[in-house]
Amino acid sequence: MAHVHHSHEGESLSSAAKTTMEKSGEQWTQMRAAVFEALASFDKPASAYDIADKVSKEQGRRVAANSVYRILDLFVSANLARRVESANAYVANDHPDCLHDCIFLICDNCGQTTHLDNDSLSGGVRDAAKKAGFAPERPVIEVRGRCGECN
Amino acid sequence: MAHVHHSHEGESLSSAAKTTMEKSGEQWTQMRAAVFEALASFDKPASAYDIADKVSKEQGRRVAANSVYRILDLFVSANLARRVESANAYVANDHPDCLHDCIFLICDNCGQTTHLDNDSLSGGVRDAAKKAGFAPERPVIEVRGRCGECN
DNA sequence: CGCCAAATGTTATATTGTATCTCTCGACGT
DNA sequence: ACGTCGAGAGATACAATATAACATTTGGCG
Repeated sequence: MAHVHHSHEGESLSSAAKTTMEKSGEQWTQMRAAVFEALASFDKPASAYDIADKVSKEQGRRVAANSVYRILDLFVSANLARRVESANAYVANDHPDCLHDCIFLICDNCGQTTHLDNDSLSGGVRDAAKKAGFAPERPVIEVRGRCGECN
Repeated sequence: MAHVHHSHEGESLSSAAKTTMEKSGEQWTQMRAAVFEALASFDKPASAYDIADKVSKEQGRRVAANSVYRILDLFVSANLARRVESANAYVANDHPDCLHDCIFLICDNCGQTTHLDNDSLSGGVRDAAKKAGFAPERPVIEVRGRCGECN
């Protein structure tokens, strides 16, 4: 059912990200680190432009969205980040080493987004697609609604 | 499991749409009919701009996207159309009278999109959200992948 | 050093989505 | 007939999201 993740004791999200990238033969540049830090610093899904603004401020120079998109795409394909389709935004992935079809719960009031992994649900979605003669690559399972705080 | 819809024998999609709108106290104007026809004429999800272009051509005059958006929003709230979040596009809903959380299978190669209803799956997604203390309003369940024709 | 490829910068443009104000038209009361 | 009111639609501007094309920088490596 629900998957239990071990925590990265003491190891920062960012250094785990670095490790993951390097294991897959990609460089961990200043820019990539800055984008990752910015992404991870948001407490809700961030758009590429949010991230570009944040990195721009931190570095005191203009960083174009374009560059951020490139890096976000890279992160998504390395499983360091996920795209929240219904919000046109991205979140950092705590567990780049665990592959899951994940489920996002996005509060329509405050924007807070929580992340579930439930392989039996996502497996059910994949199976339903297969039964319809469709080859599933990437399930998108998100729920819009109200979080606990916003009722 | 899978829900079986009765067909609207002979009754066109558009006249069913008209009926639905009128039952909910909304007008069925020329413009709304034109937008619905255009939407229904696409064999894959259509963006608001696709529809604006199509209606513009049909009517030999410029129809602005914002008018189309207004009408699409109305259609979505009346369940005459659905938004495909991962494609920023819309599809007509064959069965405005049946409420379902629906599942879209979107081919990344050809764009063809098929529509499943599976209340046990969507119910499972809603339940998982509730267990996490979240009040689900609108599940978004879509699967990107390859359709039967594209393998 | 000189070369090459990857990464990033720069600029422009495409696509998607909203906001605001105006105009038209029909329903309704006088 | 006249005025008025509101829903629908038009027009325009703009904001937000995303991609394309080309130039420049950087770092590894012979």
